[in-house]
Amino acid sequence: MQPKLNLSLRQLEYFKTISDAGSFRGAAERLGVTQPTLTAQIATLEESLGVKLFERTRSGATPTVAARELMPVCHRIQEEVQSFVDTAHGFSGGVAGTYRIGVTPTLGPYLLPQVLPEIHKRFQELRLFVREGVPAELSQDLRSAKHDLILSTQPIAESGLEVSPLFREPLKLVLPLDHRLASKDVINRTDLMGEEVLTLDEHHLYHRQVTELCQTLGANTRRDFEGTSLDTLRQMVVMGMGITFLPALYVASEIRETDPLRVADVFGVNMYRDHALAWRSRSPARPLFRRLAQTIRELVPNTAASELRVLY
Amino acid sequence: MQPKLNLSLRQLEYFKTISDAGSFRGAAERLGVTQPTLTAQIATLEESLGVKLFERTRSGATPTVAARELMPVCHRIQEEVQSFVDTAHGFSGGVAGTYRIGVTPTLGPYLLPQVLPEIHKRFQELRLFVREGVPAELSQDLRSAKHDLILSTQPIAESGLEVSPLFREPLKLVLPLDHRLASKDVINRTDLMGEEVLTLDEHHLYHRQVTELCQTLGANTRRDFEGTSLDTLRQMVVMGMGITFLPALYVASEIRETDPLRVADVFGVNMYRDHALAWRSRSPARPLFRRLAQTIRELVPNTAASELRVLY
DNA sequence: ATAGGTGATAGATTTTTACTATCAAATTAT
DNA sequence: ATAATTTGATAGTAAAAATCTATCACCTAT
Repeated sequence: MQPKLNLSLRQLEYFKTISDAGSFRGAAERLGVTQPTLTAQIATLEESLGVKLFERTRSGATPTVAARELMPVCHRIQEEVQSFVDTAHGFSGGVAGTYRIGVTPTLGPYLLPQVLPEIHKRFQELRLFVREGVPAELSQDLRSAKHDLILSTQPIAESGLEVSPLFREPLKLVLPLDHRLASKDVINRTDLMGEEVLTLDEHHLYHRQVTELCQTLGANTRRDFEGTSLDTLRQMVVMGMGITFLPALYVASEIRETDPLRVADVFGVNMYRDHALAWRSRSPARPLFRRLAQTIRELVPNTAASELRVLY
Repeated sequence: MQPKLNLSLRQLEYFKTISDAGSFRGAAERLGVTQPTLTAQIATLEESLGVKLFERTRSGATPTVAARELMPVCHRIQEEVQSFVDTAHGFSGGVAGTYRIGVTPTLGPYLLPQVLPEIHKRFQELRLFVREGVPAELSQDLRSAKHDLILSTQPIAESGLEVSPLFREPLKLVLPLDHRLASKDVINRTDLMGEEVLTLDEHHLYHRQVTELCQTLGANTRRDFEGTSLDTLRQMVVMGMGITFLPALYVASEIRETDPLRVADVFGVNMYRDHALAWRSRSPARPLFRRLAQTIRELVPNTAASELRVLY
């Protein structure tokens, strides 16, 4: 089954040059081919199109009316092909293009605004199209090529992916000011036993992380009230519905000193989560993504949340 | 010396179909070629462009960022090529197109308005770009392909041209009303001996035709005053500067009954000129031009100048 | 373990493009 | 008038490119 595109770009180049030169022999010399090549190729093109393109005389070749009207189209084809080649060459540094990055809602909005300006400065041809999703979704969408890379929270199943650790982010205890522990200078893990802890709804990985932490601490997660975002959690704490844990980047970004909240560390227990950048292990943009991960690791110590620890 | 257009339209078709199908094998089936053909051709294209176009996985092939950005350009190329082919096919009836017709100033403006409406009705795809020039110029420009055909006055040198006779146009004697011959019922050739006849300037063929006629009649051509157009000649006759001969088509078209002029035939002498359509004998549009000439011959008896005689 | 599905690889075959040599025709120069 | 020159066309050969056949490598599902 042959295609209907029954002409070649080479033939179009011959067509144009003969028209410019006014003779087959003149064009042959310009193109560095022999004159019978042009005779044969133009004859083939004329046969394919069903029209004569040149009037042949002893003194050369004159374009027909048809040829004259086709010439602007020929030029446009050549321009588009050149554009195709030029666009492709713009990608040869491996940076240019719009990459689709999936981010978690508990991390992306609080990290990216702090690192994107510097990333843009270092990778000027790089464009990022940011989309949010919970970690399980992000991994799946990365595997099915809906995302080119993801910024997500560990653990990330590594099969078929390359996972580049970025940094460790502590979780902060957040209490209303009228809570019995709010005025305590130092809060120990034992102080949290029996406390009602608010968390996000079940499909968030954050829910599982807080739930496991509570089991370690002997605290209870409230199941009757669950937040839909970190902001919602914060509002619920302000309203006295319980306490919660919030990520350090969120705290640094969204909680003011004037908020009626106490933000504290808990001694005797390690509370944190680790973040990573991940992409498909066969992605041709792998080198770029590795450099991007390294850049983020370099920039993390300069963020508002000063306790972040870079992972190697 | 090889060209810089180092890709083929076939490769672009493969590129697009693999992207659409999501796999090399699926695309191969659609295109009716084998999968290794696609592997080889895409590899060649990727090498030529210097970028990876597809990420190959076990479950198929995914376009890279580069490929995604190149796809609209690819579509545009294909559209332009299709436009090239479609435009060419529009010429296969041999009629379509803009043809450059050269006409003499003493004939073209007075004949074409009368025949063009019917010509357009019969050849709807035909466009005529009309340019004026004196016969010697017209023939030269036809030979050098500046015109595609000419409407001119015989004699036309036939070498390298095909000349199709159209019709014979009488010349009319034109006198001011106060001329001694104006009230004469019948004007004989002998009546014109010694008369001062106005004509066009020398580079017009018309000048030579009138000059030869005057020699036959024993009349004199005025050399001190020469018109630049037939309209100028008419004005000069009205002003009493002499008499002149004007073509029948001009008379029918431009002279009113209210003009202070006598228009007459001269007995005893044949005064006329013959017109023809001419084109290069190797022009691919020859069949069209022959039909056009025949059409004009059919239309001529219906013009305002009723004494025109069709030539075969 | 086998079966099924993907793209890659190697060698053979087919098709297309281009070259070499020459011819035919027309024009120009002598 | 003849000879020389210049043009595109033609025929056969050579080289390059496209495509096919057969198989392999790898992974997932049964």
